[in-house]
Amino acid sequence: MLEETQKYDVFQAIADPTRRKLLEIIAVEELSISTMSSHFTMSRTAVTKHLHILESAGLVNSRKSGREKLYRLETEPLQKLQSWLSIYEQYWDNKLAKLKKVIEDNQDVE
Amino acid sequence: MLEETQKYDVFQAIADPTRRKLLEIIAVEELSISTMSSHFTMSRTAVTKHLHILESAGLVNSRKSGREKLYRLETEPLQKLQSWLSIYEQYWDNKLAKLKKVIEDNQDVE
DNA sequence: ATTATATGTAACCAAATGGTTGTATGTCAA
DNA sequence: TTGACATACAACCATTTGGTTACATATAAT
Repeated sequence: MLEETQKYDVFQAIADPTRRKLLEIIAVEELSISTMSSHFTMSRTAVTKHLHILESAGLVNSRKSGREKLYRLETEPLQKLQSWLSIYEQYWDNKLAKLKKVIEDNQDVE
Repeated sequence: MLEETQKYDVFQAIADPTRRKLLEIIAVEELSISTMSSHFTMSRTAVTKHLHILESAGLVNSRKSGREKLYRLETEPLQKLQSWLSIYEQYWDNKLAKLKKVIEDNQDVE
């Protein structure tokens, strides 16, 4: 089987405000393209393109239901983003951040 | 005084891999443009443009030192990114994330 | 069967992005 | 003061991005 070429990464995907809003509204519940489009002034086609980019970055999944295509949030890339960010936590002097780090370093402890 | 128009936000700024690498090398120590350029194959001018974008997003600060311009990391926008991300933590079932959330909700407790 | 709804996709476009080269200016060292 | 180094900036360019309209197809409802 050929690997799906992941054209977009999470960093590019969240760079656009429309796509961030899409993630926001999709996080709450599975939504169809039309329903999502109603939240924007731009065309449905434009929203579809944004969804394809989010999908390429692994941030959303979709399934067909009748004539609708329902999208839902996929959090794995966001978790990766979080771990990228966590490297920089040491650069702001924040007791909370350090405490988190301690927790992370011991996350095998149930 | 006129407000500096912040043309770029942190999301756009970190979307580019070159700019992420710049943040990475600058995080460790204050560096000049030439020194940073030596880490890339692209021209110094290109690196300068990336630095301007990072600066516009508030991710770096600079100061002149003789003929050099030294840049250093500014973490505030990354902290904002973290708080944006934290909203999504509830969507991955992760005991650690929930623990962190508890800590955050009680961060006034010294 | 016909119509309305939901989506897919191609073709097109303007503006933004990420790079280049060339030239000018400021500073340090010999 | 002359040359080398560090940066600034303008002009230019190809590609990508984010949008559009138009048309085709699939499913649901009457």
